[in-house]
Amino acid sequence: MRGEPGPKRPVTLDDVARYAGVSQPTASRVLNGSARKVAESYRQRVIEAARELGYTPNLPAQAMARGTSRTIALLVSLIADPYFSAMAAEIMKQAEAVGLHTSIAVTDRQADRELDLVRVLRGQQPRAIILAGSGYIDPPDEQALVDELHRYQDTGGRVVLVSRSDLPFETVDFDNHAGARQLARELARIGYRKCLVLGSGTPLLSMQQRVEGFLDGLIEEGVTDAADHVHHPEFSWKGAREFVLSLTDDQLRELHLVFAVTDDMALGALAGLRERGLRIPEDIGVAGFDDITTLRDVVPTLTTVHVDLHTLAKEAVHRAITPDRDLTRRPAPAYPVLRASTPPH
Amino acid sequence: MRGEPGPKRPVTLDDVARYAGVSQPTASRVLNGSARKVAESYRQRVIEAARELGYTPNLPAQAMARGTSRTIALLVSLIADPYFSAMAAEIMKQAEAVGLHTSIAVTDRQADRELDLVRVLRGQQPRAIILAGSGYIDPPDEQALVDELHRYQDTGGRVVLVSRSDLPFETVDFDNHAGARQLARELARIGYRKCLVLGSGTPLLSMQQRVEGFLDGLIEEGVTDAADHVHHPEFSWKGAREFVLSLTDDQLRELHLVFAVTDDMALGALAGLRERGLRIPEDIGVAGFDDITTLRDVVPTLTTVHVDLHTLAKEAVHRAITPDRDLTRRPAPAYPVLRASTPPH
DNA sequence: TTGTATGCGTTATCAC
DNA sequence: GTGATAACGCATACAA
Repeated sequence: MRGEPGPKRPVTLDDVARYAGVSQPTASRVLNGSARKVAESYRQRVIEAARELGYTPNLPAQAMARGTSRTIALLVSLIADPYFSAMAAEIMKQAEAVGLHTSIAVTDRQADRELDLVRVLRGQQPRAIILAGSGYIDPPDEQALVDELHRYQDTGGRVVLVSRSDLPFETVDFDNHAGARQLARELARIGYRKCLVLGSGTPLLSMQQRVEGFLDGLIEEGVTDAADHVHHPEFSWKGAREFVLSLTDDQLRELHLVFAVTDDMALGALAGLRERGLRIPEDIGVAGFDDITTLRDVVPTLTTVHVDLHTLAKEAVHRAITPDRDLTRRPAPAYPVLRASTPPH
Repeated sequence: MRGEPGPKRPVTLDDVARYAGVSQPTASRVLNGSARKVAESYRQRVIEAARELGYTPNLPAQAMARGTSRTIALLVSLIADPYFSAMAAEIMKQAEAVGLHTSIAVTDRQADRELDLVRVLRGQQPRAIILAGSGYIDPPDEQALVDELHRYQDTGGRVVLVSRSDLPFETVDFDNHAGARQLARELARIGYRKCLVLGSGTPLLSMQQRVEGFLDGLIEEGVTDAADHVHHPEFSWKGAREFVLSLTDDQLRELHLVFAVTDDMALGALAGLRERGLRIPEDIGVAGFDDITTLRDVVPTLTTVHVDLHTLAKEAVHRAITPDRDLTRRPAPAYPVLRASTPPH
């Protein structure tokens, strides 16, 4: 039989010290990395004792004693979304690389939840709070959120925004403009000139940059009426599909391509176009942005802009742990990847 | 200008109490849900003070004082995977519903990382540890992991396995056998009889159940040589694709269908089949398991077994917070969804 | 009902 | 180098 019925007390540093026959501070010094040195004989005894007893440091206690934890808090709008889950994975990996644990919370795009969560996360005493992705269902009480984050920052915490810049804090993002611009140029060069551009219904700077980058790219290639075909349906697969379905046959017929500011929307558009009887890519090309991995099985493979998540995550974590604010913006690379959905036109 | 240069001290309960002119325990009783009652006048003053000062409870301190936190720890093998991110999202949502915050860690399928992470998570003093998904790259030191989890359990923590049962702890899972069996029957009835079954190269009970369920279903429909076509390639998109590519033309030609134990593998197989020049579904049908949402854009839409994540997550969280072990297994529903990849044969 | 005193597990500041 | 001792912020048993 294992163990008594009632829950036992967890093994504490005190238990280890007693077992090893040293003082508790000494045990602390050997087990939880202090700068101070400890005699080798003691060191061995303590380590052995900890192993035998199955000691694990009580993190809340450490956090309280140290006044800071080895945790970073990550707030994402969605997690069951290939883009955000990839982002979260990469941020966690980078955090892990510098010895930080990650605590994730999900806002579900609800601004009030976001505020609540920031409050809770602040209570965790994390080293930093990273907010990734925005776009709300309900109108945000921005001032309250900013206040909350300022309080956190005032007590030594760091705030980093990823792929959003709607709040007055440090932000890291992809080079949305350049990526979209380059995509537009490459597409224009292979014959796509009449392009429908689908932006985001909710105003998001990153998405606006993608729209503008794409238009600039077209203009550089001599497309004069580029801006005539920009629309902002609801920011989702569904929104893009429905918008496409709302177009007339004549409008659809004259288009060479649909560019949407995310792969998700591009696929919504693609679904809508098919429902309208158009063949992709024979009748019309489709392009997106993000290069979501799980779309490798979509046929035709989707032309898109690949974003360097790794670099972005690294930069985000770097800023999260670097005390001095380095305000130089170094956007993470984003570059076009032409695939089967946009053969030469 | 906002704030002085140096980091300020966070607002504590003591600050609030002093500001409101009451004792610290009284403030505690008002703000952090005690059973005790507090005079309405005091209550108002405390709440107001907390609001004005921007007080947030220091969670580590609460955890230490209470001896337990309001956190549950979730350990998943991957997060940038549509299946696991959907699972994680659902578990977080259910945890949230009962007032628990979730801390996620990712093992990356490395057994040694899993052991380390369990140790760290244990240090967080979570209410429960949920382990979801298995399948290791390296051979696990199972005993060490079990010991670690037992220690945690002995101190009052709860351990719940989700969709895995390789360890001696409570487990919740889908009804893999029934789902696959039902799928096989429905497919057999519409003419699919020569079926290639792709199981998992790494031995996972859930996957084995899917294989067996599928075979049982075929047998019930009178397919006699069902078991002749079971193979276990590497447990991934890549593994499935490569296995299909390794078949001879003759072998491929006589097949009616490929069933893989996950959608991911099914799509790998589908990619491989196409590379071999087969049309889906005209030449051969394909079916998977999991019904991953992000595959809605795959053409043809994939026949699969839908799994009820919501129910599973609810059950997992329920077990994570319910002290008495209820050992009755109630697998979460899983039922076939026939789509375009398997028209009547 | 309210306040006082104590303890949670750890780190940090000091003497030794 | 090592060991007492005082924090850290909060909850609780107990006294008032």
